[in-house]
Amino acid sequence: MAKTRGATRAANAPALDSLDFALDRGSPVPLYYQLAQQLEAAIEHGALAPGNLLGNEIDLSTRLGLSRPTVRQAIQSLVDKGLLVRRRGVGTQVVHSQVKRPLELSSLYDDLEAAGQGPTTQVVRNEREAASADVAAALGIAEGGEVIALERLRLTHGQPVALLCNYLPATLLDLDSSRLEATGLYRMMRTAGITLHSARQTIGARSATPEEAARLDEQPGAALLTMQRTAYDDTGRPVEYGTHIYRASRYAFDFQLLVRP
Amino acid sequence: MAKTRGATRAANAPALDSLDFALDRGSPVPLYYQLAQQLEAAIEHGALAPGNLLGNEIDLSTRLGLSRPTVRQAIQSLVDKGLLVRRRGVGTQVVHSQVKRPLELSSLYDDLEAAGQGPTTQVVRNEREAASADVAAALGIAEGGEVIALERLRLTHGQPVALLCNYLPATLLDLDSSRLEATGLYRMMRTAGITLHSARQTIGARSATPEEAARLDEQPGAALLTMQRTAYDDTGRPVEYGTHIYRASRYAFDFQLLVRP
DNA sequence: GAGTGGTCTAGACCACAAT
DNA sequence: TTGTGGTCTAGACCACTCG
Repeated sequence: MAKTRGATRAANAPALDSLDFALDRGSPVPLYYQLAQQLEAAIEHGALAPGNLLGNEIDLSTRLGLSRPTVRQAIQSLVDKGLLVRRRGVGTQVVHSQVKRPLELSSLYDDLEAAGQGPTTQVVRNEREAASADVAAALGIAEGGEVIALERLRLTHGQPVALLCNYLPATLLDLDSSRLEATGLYRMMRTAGITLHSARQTIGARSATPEEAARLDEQPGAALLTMQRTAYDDTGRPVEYGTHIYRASRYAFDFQLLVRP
Repeated sequence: MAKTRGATRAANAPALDSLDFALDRGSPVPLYYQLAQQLEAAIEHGALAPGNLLGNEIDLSTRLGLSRPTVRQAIQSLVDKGLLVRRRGVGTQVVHSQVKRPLELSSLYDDLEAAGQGPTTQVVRNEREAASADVAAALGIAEGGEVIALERLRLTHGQPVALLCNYLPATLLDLDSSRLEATGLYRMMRTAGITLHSARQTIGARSATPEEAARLDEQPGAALLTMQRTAYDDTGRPVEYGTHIYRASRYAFDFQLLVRP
């Protein structure tokens, strides 16, 4: 009984009192963002344990010398990330997380932020061609219009993992194969000023054809993971269409979902 | 030339001027939410076409009799949904959407909001048993502790589509098989007061064993899609662990991703 | 230079949960 | 009843984009 009470008290005590946050008003980085980062660091680092209450927003704001809306904005951003939970009449507490790090959305992020990082990539094909019907439909251009056709083989530890076929509007940017292998497709698009906004994905499976099996070092008929994706920039214009196949024996999509309230 | 100018003007003109929004201050639903819903309806309905500017926030707030932060909150919620894009120094415009409806996150949503709706479900097994090592680890309980073991066959048009194995902490709720077939697992959890917060998923593929093939009406060795998922409630407690297999010939995961700025 | 969104303040009242 | 987050107001200054 005493043990239970003790545990409850420890879990509910505002552990924030002793933490000091360094806010730099001269910095160009917004105050709410500075606070959010330091809160996140405190959670990651364990200074704020799961179940800990954050203390009410009014006190927090006066103690930090910020207005309440600013503090709320910081907290809200962490709620959106899934690190905090708010309960009306109760308080804000750190999510009792089994889940260490939100992991982001791997399937997209692998090929999006960290493309070509750990794994290596061989550009098998990089040339302009006339768009087939399905490619034209996906990219919203006329059938037969010029597109960049890209074919890459991705390897980890010297073993093939995936075969990636991508199509881009020909006018979008220039793709140098050597830079592509070093930098990754999405990073090149980003530095070309293209900001990704959304993507539509379909993940399925099928058996490998003999040709696919040969290229991926699998047996014919082996199970493959397939992914098709169309990515859009922030104006809604399609900027990439891709058909990927993965060796199921060496790859799986792994991600975390947040349920919007 | 004249045509081009006309099109440009039409795309950039604040088409919001003629729209009237009905805000009910007596309603318990927040003003920012009322506004967000009506903006979303106007977009869906076509009154606000892709590329249309929304008009600046100050004018909008005075015209609606709201404060600017309230209007901003409404707009921000639609930006988060991917329907609007803001550009500093330019304005807020409707996303030029190839993508009609955000589609939500299907793989989870199929089994989450609309579970057991279109498709039918047969409960093959529903009993309590001792947790195996992997189930215990996923649910964060002791090995050998009691769990509810669930096995369901999902069909569409009379054809099997998926075989779903789920495990839940035994203390969580009671699962009546007939209600399970009619209502769906996630809806039953929701009505039992369990609010889902996050889930971790792994999607892969492999070849069907003879037993699996027989149960799913496939050939042995056929490609199957596999999914493992652990779901957590808003306190971070694991509430469900599942291992699902899908006939790749009849099912694929299909969803849309938003890239956070 | 003019117009836009991005940030920030200092208050206020309300709905809900716990005691 | 008390304390919490949820909502809302009416201003302000800044950074950025564009003509």
